[in-house]
Formats: sequence, C-alpha cells, structure tokens
Amino acid sequence: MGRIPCCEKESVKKGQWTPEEDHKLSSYIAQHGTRNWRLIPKNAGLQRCGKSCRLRWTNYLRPDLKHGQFSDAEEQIIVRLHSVLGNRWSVIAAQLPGRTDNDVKNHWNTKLKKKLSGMGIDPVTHKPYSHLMAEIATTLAPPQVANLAEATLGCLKDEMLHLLTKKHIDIQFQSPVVHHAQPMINNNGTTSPSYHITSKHEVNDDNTIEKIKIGLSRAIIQDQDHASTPSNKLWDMSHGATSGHFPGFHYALPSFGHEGDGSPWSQSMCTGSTCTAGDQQGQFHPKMVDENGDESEGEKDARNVSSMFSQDCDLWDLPSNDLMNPLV
DNA sequence: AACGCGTACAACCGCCAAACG
DNA sequence: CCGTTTGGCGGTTGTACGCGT
Repeated sequence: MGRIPCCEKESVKKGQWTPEEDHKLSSYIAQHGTRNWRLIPKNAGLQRCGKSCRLRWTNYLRPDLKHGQFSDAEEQIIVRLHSVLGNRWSVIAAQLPGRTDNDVKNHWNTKLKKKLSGMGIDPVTHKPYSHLMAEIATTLAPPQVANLAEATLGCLKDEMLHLLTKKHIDIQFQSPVVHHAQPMINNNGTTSPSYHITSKHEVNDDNTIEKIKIGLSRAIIQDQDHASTPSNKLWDMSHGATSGHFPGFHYALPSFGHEGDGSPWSQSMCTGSTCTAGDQQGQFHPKMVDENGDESEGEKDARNVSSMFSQDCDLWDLPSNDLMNPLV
C-alpha cells in the first residue's frame, strides 16, 4: 500500500507562524536537515502540517534568502523573463539568487503588473495596449472599430478627468518618445508629441481596461448582429481600401502596403517605435521558444519590450545580454 | 481618534507528477 | 502495476500595516 498520511489534519495549527515556532523549525532543520517533511513537525515539536513547515522554511526561514526590496536589476530580470516564460515563477525565481517563487509572484502581482499597466503595456502579453487594440480592431468591422475607439477614448477622458480633479498632475511636453503613451498619428499622418504625465500615484489602468473590455464586448455583439446581414461585405477591406468615413470616426491614411490589414485603428495606433512591419499586420505570435533555441517571436517581443523601456526610463534599461536560463 | 481603503506579503489551497510501498 | 503520499508549483485568500479622510 501507499505511504502513511503526512499529518493528522485535526491537530494541525494554521495561520501565522510565531517566532517560537520559527525557532523550533530552524534549529531542528539545522541539526537534521530537510529530509522528511512529514516527520519534521512531529520531531520538532510543532503542531503543523509538514507541508506548512516546508513552505515556511523555503519561503521565509532559509538562511540564504534575501529579504527586503527588489532592486531595479531584479525587477528588470523578472519582467524580461516573464515576457518569455509567463507565470513560471519557480523558473524565474531560479534566476534571482535569494528570491523564492512566492516572492517573485507577490512582487509581480502587487507592483510590476501595475507598473507595466501604468506604462501602457499589457502585463500578460508585454505588448503596448495600443498594439493589442490594433490586433483586436483588425478582426472587427470599421463601424465596430469606431465603437471600440469611442469606448477607449471615453475611458481616457475619464482617466484624465480623474487625474485632473483628484490628483496633483504635472504635464509637460516632450519629444515624441514612448513613455506612458505612444505618439499619436494625426489624420494627416504627422505625429503629435506625447505627454509625459507624472502624478503622485502611477496611473492604474485596471479599471480603464475593464471599460475597454466592455466596449469591446459591445462591439463584438454588434459585429455578430452585423455579420448576420448581407451588407457586411461593406467593411471587407481586403480589396485595399485604406481610407473611409464611418459615423463618428474619420480616417485617411496612406497604405502601408500590407495585405489583409486595412484597419484604420491598426494604422493610426500602431505606429510607435515598438511596432515592426509584422506587428502592424496585427499578427499574434504565441510560440515563445523553439526546440533549437533559435530566437523566437517571444524573445523578439521581449527585446522589443526591453528596448522600449530603455528609451526613456533608466529603471528598465536592461543590458541586452542573453537570458540566464538555459531553457530560454 | 476612528474609520475606511489600498497595499504588501505570508500562508493556504488544489492540482499534478514523481516516488514509494 | 496500482493506490497512496510527497514535494513542487501556481493561484488565491487572509491579514497586518500605513495612509488619507
């Protein structure tokens, strides 16, 4: 038969560890090591589950652990690795001596995610939101794109009003570089200077993104309704139309010479330095690392993100050396 | 001073693959 | 080979703390 249970669940204590418990566990492990977690609480005189002891040791008590703030360099490594590996916290933590997967995960969820969002970067895909909007827009009919654009602009307006009325705000003109927002292409194809907006608190886009999602759902629903009528051929852009006029949404842009993407949203929004020609086609590249270790699309994305960070912000200025993890 | 809210982080939960008997 | 436990992992929850009103 199998093994005996790791602990009697009834007599097991839960919740915060006391300094006394920490001391008991630490001194027991110092003497006997961590060979059998089932026996450790029993032998150390602890009313804890072996699993709880293991977590306490690996996440907090281990002498080689680093406590305290993450450095800029550590944050950069996390962001870069996350862009390639996703939520593989243990692999990411393995590249950061003294940090546990729990540390990295917590730091990501509480700080880095918001930091990226505040910079206009989607923390899941590590692409600029404008880029994602462009990708979404390529799948929609222009009337629905207009709807989506309206929803997005409404969100931005709300955000600005919120900032102007609730928080100290410092707006200054800058040369057109990527920071919190990408330079916008005007109707005549020229770029507008971006605004460098700083406030006491970073702009948190969580709510904004939710609003955009709602707008998008609306657009998709309308798109489905629209698709049920024969007239939906009107928005088929495959015949090369690159200008037009829809209620509430004007655009007139030169052709970029890409097949299958006549989306005005794509062309107007995805023009920052992070968008390559391929990007402008709104392609999505789920494959991150190939078996030969050749540079994958994911790595290119990671490099794009990294290079974008380095343009205007020392914090994210990570050297473009190879990733430490041999898997990558 | 009291309260509410947001943040940071410790701890727990559930799942899965590997190991064990 | 099979049933069970262990260890590891990622997601989620709980809670202490700080700050603003």
